[in-house]
Parts: sequence; C-alpha cells; structure tokens
Amino acid sequence: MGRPPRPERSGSRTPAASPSPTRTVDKSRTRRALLDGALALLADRSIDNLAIREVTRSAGVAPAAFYRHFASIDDLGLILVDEAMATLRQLMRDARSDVTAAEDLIQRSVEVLVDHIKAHAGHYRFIVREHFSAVRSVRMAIRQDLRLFATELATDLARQPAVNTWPTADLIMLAEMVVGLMVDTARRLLDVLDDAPDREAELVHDTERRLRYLSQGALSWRPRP
Amino acid sequence: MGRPPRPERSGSRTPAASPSPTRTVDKSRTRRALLDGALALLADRSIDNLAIREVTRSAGVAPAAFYRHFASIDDLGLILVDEAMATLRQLMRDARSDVTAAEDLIQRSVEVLVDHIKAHAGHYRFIVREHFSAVRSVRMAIRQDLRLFATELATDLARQPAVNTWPTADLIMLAEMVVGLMVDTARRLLDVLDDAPDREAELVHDTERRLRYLSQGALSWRPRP
DNA sequence: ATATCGAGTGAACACCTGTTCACTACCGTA
DNA sequence: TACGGTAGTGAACAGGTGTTCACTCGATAT
Repeated sequence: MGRPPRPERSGSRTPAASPSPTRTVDKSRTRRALLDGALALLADRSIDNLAIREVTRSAGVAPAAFYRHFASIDDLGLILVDEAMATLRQLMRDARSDVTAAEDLIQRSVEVLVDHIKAHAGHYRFIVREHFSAVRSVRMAIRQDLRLFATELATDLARQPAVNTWPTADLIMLAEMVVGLMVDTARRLLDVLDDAPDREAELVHDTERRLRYLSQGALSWRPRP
Repeated sequence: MGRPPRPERSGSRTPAASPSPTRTVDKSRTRRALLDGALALLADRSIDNLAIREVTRSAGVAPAAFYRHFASIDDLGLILVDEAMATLRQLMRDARSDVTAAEDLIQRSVEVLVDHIKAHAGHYRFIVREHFSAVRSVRMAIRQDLRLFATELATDLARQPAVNTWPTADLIMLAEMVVGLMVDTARRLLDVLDDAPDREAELVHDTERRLRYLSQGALSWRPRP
C-alpha cells in the first residue's frame, strides 16, 4: 500500500542520507500525534468530513505543519489503513498460537476476536466505517487489504480436516465469508458497546452460532459445482 | 420510521384541514427535488459531509427554502432511509412472484437482485454506505429496518422444505446472513459497475456460490445447540 | 563557532458553510 | 374582488475551511 520505507534506527550506516536520529524522532513524534488525533476524531466523523485544521488542532500544532507530513487527508487515511490492517494481522497471529490449543475452537476464536476489537476499537471502527468510504482511495485500499487478509486466512483454514482437499477457490470463498462475519461482528459490537452494553453476551453467542453455521456448512458442501 | 402522514389526495373531505391540493402538490415538488438532489450528491459524498447549501443548489432553490421541508440534514436522511427501504421491499415483492417459479432458484434470485441494484443504484449505494454512517440517527434507522427486513425474509425462507421445522431464532439467523450477503453483493457490484464492468459476471457467479453455500449449509445444521 | 537545514509558526487569502430575517408573490377562499 | 396563509427569496451574519507565505529558531554537520 505504498508505506514509506521507515527510516527508524537503520544502524550506524547511511551517514549522509537521513538527517539525524533525534531529528527524525522529533518529526515522527508530531506525525504520530497527527495520526492519533485523526483516529480519535474519526470515532464520530467519516474521513471525507475530516478537516485538516481539526487534525492539527487535535495534535496541538499549527495547520501548516500538517503538510510537512502528509500531502492530504486521503494520504493520511492510507497510512491509517496500513496501521489498522497491521492490527488485524496481529489478531490473526494471536489467534494462531491461541485458538488451535483451545477446547472449543469456535468459542475461543470469537472470544479472541471480541477482545481484540475492544482493545483496538479505534482501528476496527475506522476499518468498518471506511470500508464503504466515500473517499475512493481509502475504500480501495481497505478492500484490497481485506482480500489479502482473506487469502491468508484461507491458508490457515486449509489445515482443518473437513476442507483440506478443497480447491483454492472454495477455500477463499469460505475465508471471505468468515472475514465478512468478522467485519460484521466488529460493526455490531462497536454499536453495542456504546449503546447497550448488556447485550454483549447475546451478540457473542450469535456470532458463535453464525461461525458454527459457516463451519458446519463445509460438511455438506461439494466443491467445484 | 416516523414517515409523515402523507396528505396527498385525501378525497373531497377535510375542508378546513389541508391548505389545498395544488398547493401541496407544488410543495411536494420542491421537496422531491431536494430529496433527489441529495441522493444524487450522496453518490460520492457521505451524509455527514452533505451541506444544506449543496442540496438546495442542486435542487435549484434558495438555501432558506430547505427549512420549509426538513429540520436538518439528518431529518432528510431519515426520509431517504424510508424511501430506500421501500425499494428493498419492492425487490422482495418482485422476487416472491418471480423466483419461486424459476428452475434454478438461487441463480434466479441473484439475477433479480443484481437487476434491482442496477436499476436503483442510488438507493442501494446510500443504504450500503450509510449502513456504517457517522450520523447516528441514520445508522440506527438503517440497521433497524434491515433487521426488520431480515425477519420478513425469514418468514419467506420458512416455506423451504429443508428449514421449515427450524425454530424462529435459527431462521432469523440464516435470514440475517442472507441479508448480509445481499448488502455485500450490492457493495461489490456498485464498485465493479463503475470500476471494472467486465468483472460483473464473475461477481454474479461468486454471489451464486455464496448463496448456495448458505443454502446447502442448512442440510448439516442442527438447530437448538 | 558557524553555516545549513527543515519542522513548526502565524498571518493572510478567498471561499464555503448554517441559520435568521424581513420580504415577495401567489394561490385558494370567502 | 379583497384577504390570509405560506413556499420561496436574497441578503446578511459569524463562523469554519484549505492552502500559501515568509519567518523563526534549534539541532546537525562542518
């Protein structure tokens, strides 16, 4: 998604290239403040209504400073997509080491997902809302990354005995339906959280049932129709 | 959803109540222009970035005229939700009389859905995008109406032999998953239409397969877990 | 010690916004 | 034919917006 080639701490080499270590640290500090401020504002605003001045105000810098870091709001949005997607991949890494050992695989999966959504509500809210964004570039980026995410999930699914003989296309279809369920769960959970928190358990239960339905559906599915 | 009690042509009675027939016709004409203009603008804007002045400009009236018809953009948005949902229910009426007679029920269902989305792209785009709207009242209205729609669909599903012994909760779960598939299909189709029209057939095929998966999943699902 | 670089500043620009106000002009009624 | 109600007007208000500009001023490199 065109993430810039993070300078960071690139060893003691490159003497003439990067300006200096502490200088770039300072720079990345306001950059971070801008990104965090933007994400905070996006909790109840959509990105095509996010004003540059709001973001700089929320980060405590002058409006013009924005342009030292991003070319436009869309540009900043693409970075947020990258970061939110990194969070999603983090979820899958957590799940891999955790879920396979669990007794009830589905129940544990949903539990991990719900905990992750709660712990990174900002990122999930952003993905869920801008999934249908009016800002084309952001919408496209999220869609592409979610597709990629689904193919990664497909390779994980392939380890399950019920489906390990399926052709790739069928695996991906199932994985995409599972990703759709994840996104839908995030959407519903985020609404329940700040609206009717007592319904959380109900939502968790329903999500488990849906995931079970998708999972057991594999038993009566004959690939390659 | 609190639709106002349309005066329209209420017969020759109510002499002192409504102002007059042609007067209200004129009024509803600009009202319609405002709604249509708003919907057109919402093709590439989200509703929390829709300006009253844009709407009135697009409808060819002065800004202040807006307030003769709506209290706010949110208010107008709720009317649009009602109208878009009426379109969705129209889809289901079309499908009922058409699909049951078809040879391949699933293929025909998807065909009807796709045709309907194409014919009412504005409404579907609106529902799909504002489904996750940053405008709370609109988001809630769409969600509630979609839930209602799913329960209606559930009563239709109940006629299918594979599921007609299921408890209501299971039927509703399946119906909600089908509605989710419909919304997702609308989202993907609308993007494909103005982005890579040659991929439409591929999308249709994939949607059919997903619907088949959900449908055949019923065979290995044991209700009341 | 001095020169250079660049992140951040604050003012200024022209523009767009929501909302209010007194007003006009017309239609239906009496 | 005169009257009352009201949809639509256009101007005005106080804001908020994106973007550019010359500038500061501290840290880095020589």
